[in-house]
Amino acid sequence: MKTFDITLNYVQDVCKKRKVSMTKKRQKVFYSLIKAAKALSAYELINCLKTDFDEDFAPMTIYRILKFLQEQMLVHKLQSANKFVACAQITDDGFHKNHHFLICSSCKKVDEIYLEQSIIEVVNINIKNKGFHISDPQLELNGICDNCHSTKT
Amino acid sequence: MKTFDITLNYVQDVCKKRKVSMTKKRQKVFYSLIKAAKALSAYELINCLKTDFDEDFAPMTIYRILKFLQEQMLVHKLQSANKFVACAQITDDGFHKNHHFLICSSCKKVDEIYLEQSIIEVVNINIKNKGFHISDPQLELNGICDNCHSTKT
DNA sequence: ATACAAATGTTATGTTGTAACATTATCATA
DNA sequence: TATGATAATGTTACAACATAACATTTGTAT
Repeated sequence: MKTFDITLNYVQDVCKKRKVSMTKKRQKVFYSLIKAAKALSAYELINCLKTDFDEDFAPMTIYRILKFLQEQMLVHKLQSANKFVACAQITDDGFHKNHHFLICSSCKKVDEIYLEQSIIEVVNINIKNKGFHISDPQLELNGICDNCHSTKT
Repeated sequence: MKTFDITLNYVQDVCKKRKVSMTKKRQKVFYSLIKAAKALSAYELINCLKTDFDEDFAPMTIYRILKFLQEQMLVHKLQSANKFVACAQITDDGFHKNHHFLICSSCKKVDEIYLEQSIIEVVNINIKNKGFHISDPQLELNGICDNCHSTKT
């Protein structure tokens, strides 16, 4: 557990500030998700944990820990893929908004992006006319990343 | 099978034009989905079909028929909810784009909307800068509908 | 020490979705 | 009208995703 020590230490601090406990298990789950560097299903994550720590996590445990990590904005769930990714931008206050996801349907890479509020506003204005109040504008957009696009010639 | 006769007849014609077959089973699945007037999971749809027609549909059958209906743009899948909805606006050519969904997280009602191309373009430009090419720009926006919003006081 | 809350363990089951192969219906044409 | 090709559906079995309900352990404040 070397490479991400800085991130993990930082997250420890953040959790301390928030008065929530970053337990050993939660650390491990978070670590494996960062290490994977892509979106993983709960069960894929279980396999990673087995590899990384030679430790068996029950599905229930994983889902509970993922729930905690989501609440702490350390992990996001891709609803469309039933997969989980480590948050790309962990901040002290943590509760930044407007995070959206670009998902490459070829290589499955996930990019987390932050659209400007102004863009969201434009969509919002259009939507209010329809009698809707947007609460959680997490967009998950499927496409092709430049890399896959160019290698296809 | 009375209320939606007009829609169903129209869909028959559309399918004939497209030289694809709208079989009895496909009609029934489509009918039950229209009747439900909301997004249904495949298994919820199986229950509706049992109620509406006293007929058992195997999961495999449902998924195959839903795939067909999606290809014909008669049904959309809400990726974020793993549910299916009848298309709100069936047209002759059928292949209108820019359909997006507003999903009320309280009452689960789904509104299908058509954002103007210009709005999509703004989002698209932002995304191209990130090195992504969007292929399926279906937005699924979670929020609260006016009705639920006002009854909550 | 002890009592309470938070976290995790365990078992069982519910829900969503598909692979692989078998059978039946449809329809053009020899 | 037989026949053969294609489309549609049936069937079995299972993979993958997720949670309910209850038991036990751990952490922490007093």
